[in-house]
Amino acid sequence: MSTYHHGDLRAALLQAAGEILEKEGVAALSLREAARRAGVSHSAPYRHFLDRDSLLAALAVEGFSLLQDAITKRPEGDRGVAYVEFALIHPQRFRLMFGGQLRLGDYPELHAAGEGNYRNLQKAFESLGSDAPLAAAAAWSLVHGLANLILDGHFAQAQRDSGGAAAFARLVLGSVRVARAQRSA
Amino acid sequence: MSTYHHGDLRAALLQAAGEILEKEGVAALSLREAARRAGVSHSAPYRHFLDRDSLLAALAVEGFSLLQDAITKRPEGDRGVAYVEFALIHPQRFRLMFGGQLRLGDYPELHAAGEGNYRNLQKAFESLGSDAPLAAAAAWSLVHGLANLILDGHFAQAQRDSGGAAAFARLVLGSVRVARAQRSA
DNA sequence: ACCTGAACACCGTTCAAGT
DNA sequence: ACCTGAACACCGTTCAAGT
Repeated sequence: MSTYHHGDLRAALLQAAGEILEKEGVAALSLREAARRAGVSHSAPYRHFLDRDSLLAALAVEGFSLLQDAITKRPEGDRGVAYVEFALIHPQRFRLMFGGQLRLGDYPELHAAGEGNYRNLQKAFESLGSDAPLAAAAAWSLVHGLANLILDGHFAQAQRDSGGAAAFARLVLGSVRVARAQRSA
Repeated sequence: MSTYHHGDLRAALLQAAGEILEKEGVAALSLREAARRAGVSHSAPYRHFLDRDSLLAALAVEGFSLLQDAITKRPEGDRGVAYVEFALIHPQRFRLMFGGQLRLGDYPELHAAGEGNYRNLQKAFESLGSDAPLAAAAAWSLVHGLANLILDGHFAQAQRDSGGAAAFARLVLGSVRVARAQRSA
């Protein structure tokens, strides 16, 4: 139990930061607090991250990987709800990934993670009727907007009427699928 | 040009804060900077706002009013793109309104503004084929997600191919409208 | 009633210095 | 190579005091 971090301080900081993020939100996530939890001085993190935003970017990259797993392990018909459920389970992480605090272009790894995510979603939503890239963009937009508006609380009443956020999401996405089925019938 | 703010300090602070928000983003928007621009001491704002988040909430309320105007002054068929265009013109304001930093329930005026906005959008998107509240929720989700993903830069390449963000939005929303038209035909 | 100024407890970031 | 501690320039927020 030496207080020495032989090269794993970066990982320790990421884990501490991840816990702060998920439990208390980005606002409460300071480099100094992460350092404190990792048992290290407040300036030590600068050996491993350029600045606070770089730490946040690393957490967002993790998030894209988590999202990808959550989506692809589901059968095709459930992937729309899976996207929304990911946002409901990891609201703070989801907001960090898509909240605009981090510009993709500023962080090469984040940029790559974002593009990988897009490619993955295009495949995942193929069954949603994507005869064209535009349809994939529309499908992503639909689930993404739904997730965000639910997190914001804009559908609070409708959610109660539907028996929960996930159930409401299923209804909304189901209504679109029905419309599409009617069209192709 | 007396330095005395006869009751309009609240308005002066809101205006200064609005400028900081739109030009430099939420992160740069401190109470102290707003006070500085209003020519007042750093503790004066506390006479008019409970805390920093209350100032942000007031700016978000303004935003919902701006959004409502931007939408309703357009013909029905353009309201989807109008929503996206609002986000493109006021990205920082839009993120403040929907970025989850402010919980609707914590600010009665913000809560009311959010509900008013929902009602307004339900009317605005009626022509989009809303046979049910679910369809209105889906329409809002679609334009909202599209706006957010464009702001995040996730569609950067597709936008370039389409000749700009607004043009891309038109294409995506148009593709959905086509699908709907085919169904009812 | 409204504003000021000092004060406190936090930050992010830098940098010389230690091992 | 990696970490510490002092230092600096910011914050949000509170509170006694001024007008």
